[in-house]
Parts: sequence; C-alpha cells; structure tokens
Amino acid sequence: MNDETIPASNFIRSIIDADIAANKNQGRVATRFPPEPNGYLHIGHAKSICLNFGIAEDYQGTCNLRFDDTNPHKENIEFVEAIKRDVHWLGYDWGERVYYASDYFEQLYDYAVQLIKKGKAYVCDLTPEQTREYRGTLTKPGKDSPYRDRSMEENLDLFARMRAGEFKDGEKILRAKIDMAASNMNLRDPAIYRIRHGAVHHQTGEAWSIYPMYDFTHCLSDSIEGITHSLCTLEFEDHRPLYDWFLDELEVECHPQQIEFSRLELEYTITSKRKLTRLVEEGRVEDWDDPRMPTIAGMRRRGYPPAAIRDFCERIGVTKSSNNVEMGVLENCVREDLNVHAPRRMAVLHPLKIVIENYPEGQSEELEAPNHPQNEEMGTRRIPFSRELYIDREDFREEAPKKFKRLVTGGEVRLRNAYVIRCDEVIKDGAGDIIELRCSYDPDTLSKNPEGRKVKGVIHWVSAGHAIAAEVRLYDRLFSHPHPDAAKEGGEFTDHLNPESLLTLTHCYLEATLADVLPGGHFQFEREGYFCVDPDHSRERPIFNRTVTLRDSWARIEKKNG
RNA sequence: UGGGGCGUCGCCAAGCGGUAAGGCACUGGGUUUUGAUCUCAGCAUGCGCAGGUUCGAAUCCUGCCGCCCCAGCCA
Repeated sequence: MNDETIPASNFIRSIIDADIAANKNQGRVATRFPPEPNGYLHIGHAKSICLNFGIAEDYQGTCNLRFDDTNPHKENIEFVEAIKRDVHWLGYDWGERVYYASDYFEQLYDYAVQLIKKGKAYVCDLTPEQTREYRGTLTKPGKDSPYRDRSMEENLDLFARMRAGEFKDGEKILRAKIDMAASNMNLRDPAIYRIRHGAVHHQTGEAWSIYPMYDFTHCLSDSIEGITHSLCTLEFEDHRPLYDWFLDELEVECHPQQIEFSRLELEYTITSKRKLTRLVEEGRVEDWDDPRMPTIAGMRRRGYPPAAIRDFCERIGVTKSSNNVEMGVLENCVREDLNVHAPRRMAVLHPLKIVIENYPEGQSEELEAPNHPQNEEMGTRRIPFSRELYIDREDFREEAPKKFKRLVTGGEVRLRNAYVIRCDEVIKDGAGDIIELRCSYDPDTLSKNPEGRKVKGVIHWVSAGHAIAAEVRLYDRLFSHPHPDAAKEGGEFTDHLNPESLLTLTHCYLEATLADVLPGGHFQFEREGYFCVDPDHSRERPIFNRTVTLRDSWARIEKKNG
C-alpha cells in the first residue's frame, strides 16, 4: 500500500504486538479474509478487508483470501469473481493465496471421522423440528437426543452412508457431542454435517452430498492454513468456545486465536447481505453495483476512490463497542481524496442561456484555465468563450436574498476563469418563466479585478456553441432514515427508501474538454461536486455520476434563513 | 428472567492509578476568480449511575441501570 498514513493502533494490533513480544507463533502473523460467496462485498466487508490485509502488510505477514463455500444452495461463481475483483480494486493482493473451504472437504471429512472415533460426534436422526425442541431455550436446558449414544461403529457406518448419498436431505445430521445443558446454546450438540442433494457446487460440482457447517469448517480451515489470528465480528464471540473445542479435540498442529471486533454501523445504509440481495432482486436498485448501494462495486461506480475507503476504515477504528458512524465521515474521506486528485472542469447542470450583447456575434476565443487551483503541476486547459453561454439557473435571482452573491438583475458577477458580466435584462416566456438573460461583459476583467468596484461572486459557465450535452445522475442516500432497520411496527427497511436517491438530469452542458473522457475518470465540476464517468458512458451518450457534492456553506445559510 | 459482549464530547475514538489525545461535525476569524480548498481559534472540572478503596480513580472494588448478540440441518 502506498498510503502515507501511519495505521492507527487498536486492541487487535496490541494483542498481536504482545504475541510477537512473547514469540508466540515464532513471531509469525497470518490472517485471512473469509467471505461467503453469496452476495457482493459491502462497506462492512471493507472494514474487515482493511483490517486483515492491513495487519498482514504491517507485520510482514500474510493474508489469505478464503471463500467460505460450505452452502452450495446460496453460493455461486459470479459472487466469487465479484469478490476477487472488489478486493483487488480496494488495493489488496492475496498473491497465490486464494483458497476455498471446499479445498478441505476431504480433510474435513477425515476430521469428522476422527471425532466420531473419539466418541465426540454422532449421527442424529431427529427431524429439524425435533432438533429444535430438544435444544431447549435460552433459559431451559436441552435434552439429549435418543441417538446420542449410538456406537462408534454405527456412527462410522451411518456417516459413510451419508456421504454415499443413501439418505435424503434432512434425514440425518452429524452432531458434535458436547453438552445439551450448556448455557451457551452453541455447545448444545451443534450440527457439523448436513445432507444436501441436488446442489452443484461451484468448486466441487456434484462430488459431495454432505456439507460441513460453519463452526466446524472455519476453525479447521484456519488451522490448516496456519492462520495465527482469526479476526471476526462480535456475533461470533459465542462461537469461540466451539471454535476452540474442535481444535482441542482434534489433532491439529495449529490452533489460531479468534478475536472478535464490532461490525460497522453506517448511518443511512444497511449492510445485511440478505437485505441488499432483496434490493437487487426486487429491482429497488439497478444491480449490485448501483451507485447508491453500499457495496464496494456500488461505491466504485459512484466514484469513491479506493484510497478514500481505506482511509475511512482507518479513521473509524477497530473496537468491540457498538458504533454508529455518520455518513459524513465517509463522504469527507471521499472529498479529501478527490480534492487532491480530481482535475477541475465546468459543467452546467440546470442551463439558463445568457447572451453577451456587447460580444461580437460569430466570434469566440480560448481562455486558459488551471486544472487545479492549488496544484500547478496539473496544468491548464483552454476553454472557448463566446457570445452565447449557459449558466446555472441556481446562480441567478431577479431579486437577491440577503448574502446572495451570484448574478442578479442589474448586478455583476465573475464568470469563472473569464470576464465579469452584468445582467441587463431578463427575458421571460408567456408563462412568466425566465428563458434567457441579456448581459454585457467588461473586456478589461480577464485575470484582473474591475476598476473601482468589487465583484464578489464567481459562477461557472459553458459556451453554448461549444458545450457538449450530457446526462448527469445525481445520487443521494438510498435511505431517508439514519437507521433503515429501525422500522416501526409492521414496517420494514424498504419503507425508508429515499424516493429522491436518484435524480437524472438529461440536459446538462459540459465544457468541451470533457468530450474525450473514459469511464472511471474523476472530475470536480467546480461549485457543484465531484463526478465520475459512468461505465455506460460513450462519446455519443455522455453519462456522469455525481460522487459527492462539495461542502456547501451557502446551502446551510439559506436553510438557516428559511 | 440462561450465557456472551458493550457503555469516554452530537458521531467515531485514545486512555490501562497521577489529574480527559486525535478525527468528523459544529461555532467564530483570515486567505481565495470554486459560498470549495487551505488556515487560525473555540468546542468534556467531565468519562452510564451510585457507593467504596486511595494523597490521587475514566482507570481498582461493590451494587445498580441501559443497549447489543445467541434457541438455522445460514455464515
């Protein structure tokens, strides 16, 4: 990583520091990022990716990419590919170390046999419903399954036949024999293998009809890969005793340490894969990469730079406390990165035609404009100026509210990178709507202030005859409620979808230099915000997405004044 | 009311017995041909609450209170 920032420490890094000081694992650090390929990666995963890969980088360790693919009914290869693409795009590289839990199916099977031989696992014939009844409740202990004391030989035989496909889905499961009265529900003889016929696994095809469960698979996969620190979110804290139980009971050479941290809660978004899947499947958004989605693919299309997302993950920290991060933090990271890297351009989103009456008809000239006000190295560009221009309707008022410093009737304003103009006349149509402004310019104000008066306002513009027409998509938060999940009685998160999360402007005018851009390019449209070129963009049909607005203190003043 | 966690500024978050870092947000000033950027200043006598130990407590002890997670053959 070429980040210049020094990573902030956190309790996990402290644990690793102590482990290294104690020469635990011979000072080796090995982490892993273990996504299940049943959906796209989102901002919450980004936190985990940055943590795991970030630690590996900083401790000269390794971080494996491992697909937790033990549930063929929900997983598919499209998600595998998308995940790889997104992790790479975020800026991390797993080298040759991409693994699949399914790589270990054979070993896992052997481990299960080992457990049976130790009398620590048994085949259970209870139906799913019965299993639930036998499990007990939070306050009541469960009771032993009638199949709990089957002989080792019978268990071995039954388990082999499960694998051979002799039983139907749900007919039998393999369970760990622990303690049906444990106060920790996870220890009440958890399932470790279930039967799944008819699924074509994206890696193993139809080779298996039994699949291992998460708790059994995860700790052993970590162990097999020699992971030292297995980082996961808080909801797995209750699973840690089980994680350790399997590794203690089985003969393994490596017993990784599971450490839990709290998952990211970001205001105005959801990070439940189930719910994100619903948004896609119900057509509430275009797809997984819809710029409004909190997915990595969505943020990419929205124009968020990967460095900004990494910076965000750095700033929010890693703790075990419940958190509630404001959207402003993420947006600020995006602005900070783009402010430095995005070349400036001018684009008029809500065009209002103006005619400079004292500028000769048919004439035009090229004005030089810097690509970045603070960075000369980014160079300059030439933009055409002529008699007919477009400015934004927002930048003109017939009567100025107080503190308004843009164009008003009879008033002057600076055209960015060009001359000072005055509005002499307002032309309206039959309905009373303003359709054009007649103005005059002061030829002696190029790169200098006018004589004897102060012009405070500066607005952007484009030359009508040279501008290119484009579609500009203005995105806003997908939800109008900071906690979409906090639905009231009978409601659900979709009730809080923001109906104005996408505003498509089809008649925008951009300065001519924007004609040759490529998808993925970032620009600041001065005074409007940061925009990026959409993947669907073409020279014939230019499409830009608004990544984020500029900070807008005028909007706040206006709001305050009602 | 079983078990496991968490409670420090509006939001994140340092702190680990020696008298409350930092970031975001916010407020005010300066620079500015982006009401942007940049910059300067301000912003917790207080650390969920109540007791206790101590010369000294956000940090240790006790008891409360609040919030989150767990009863998938999901991960």
